[in-house]
Amino acid sequence: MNQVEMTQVLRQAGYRLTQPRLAILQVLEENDEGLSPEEVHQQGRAICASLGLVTVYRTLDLLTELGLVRRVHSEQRCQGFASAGSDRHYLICEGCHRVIEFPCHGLEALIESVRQQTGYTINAHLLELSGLCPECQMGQAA
Amino acid sequence: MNQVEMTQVLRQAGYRLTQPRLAILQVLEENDEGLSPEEVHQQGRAICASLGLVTVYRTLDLLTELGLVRRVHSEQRCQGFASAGSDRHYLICEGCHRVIEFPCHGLEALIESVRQQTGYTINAHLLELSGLCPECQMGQAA
DNA sequence: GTGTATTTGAAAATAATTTTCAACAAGACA
DNA sequence: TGTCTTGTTGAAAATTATTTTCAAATACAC
Repeated sequence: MNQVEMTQVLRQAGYRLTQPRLAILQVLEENDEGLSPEEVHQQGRAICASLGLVTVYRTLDLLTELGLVRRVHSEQRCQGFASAGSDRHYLICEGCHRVIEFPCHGLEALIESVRQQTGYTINAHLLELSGLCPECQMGQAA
Repeated sequence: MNQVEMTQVLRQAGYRLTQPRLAILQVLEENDEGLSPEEVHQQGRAICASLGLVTVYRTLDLLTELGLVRRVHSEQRCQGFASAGSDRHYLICEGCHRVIEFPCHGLEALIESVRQQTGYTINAHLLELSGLCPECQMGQAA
């Protein structure tokens, strides 16, 4: 989704197209890695000088609700902890935010190929898929 | 890795086997999902009544360093944001914490099978592998 | 058991996030 | 284009989360 499409999603959901929102969308578009709210704020000020940190928090929430932005795992910025070695497979619905787990087969071959290409040994994995659950697909169609 | 092995890693690294540390390890063992420091604290008090929240923070850091615990992605508890739709593939070294990206092929079949089994549409994915980079493997062997 | 250095928990300090609210600006409509 | 209305903003204050400090407690080597 490019920036024009994103702004249309905002408009169609009844939200205004403001300078701060555009700035935040642009920052996220321009960055491949995940950014913290603070980082979004720093970079966003280059585009919209008056941008406040509070607005960054509010807007990230809003954009996440609308599915234009998503949270991505990041060491340092993720306060979820689990026993090591436990592999994880989540499926998150972008509509209702429900999280289910799914059986994960067929990752072994991929992992083996990554191992060969990189020389890393691989002990654990986290696979997170996001999309729409059947109920939310129906709601969207209606 | 079971709890006995975990305590051995602690001992061998020169750390003491204390009640608070054992309690925290046990809580993480008993829980499949990722827990916040606050949640670990709540549950940990059932095992070690005097357990303080500060110790939980310190111990989670220590156990993460030692590779006994790891951070897992969790909506709500993860303050990393990125433009939606961007797929991500990280490879994290548990030794030096370096993060590299890798080309990811072969996930399509897995995603298609999850789609069929669950009825979800899948828009994006995050795959995070963790292990040891070649340099850290050498360091470990030496 | 005793001694010693690590580890702990409480309090204080700091940093991160949310709430509140008056001022501002986007967009509808004339 | 100008004006009006309502959603949105940014600053300050309030709250919550995390880190630092330090005297007391306790693991464990002997």
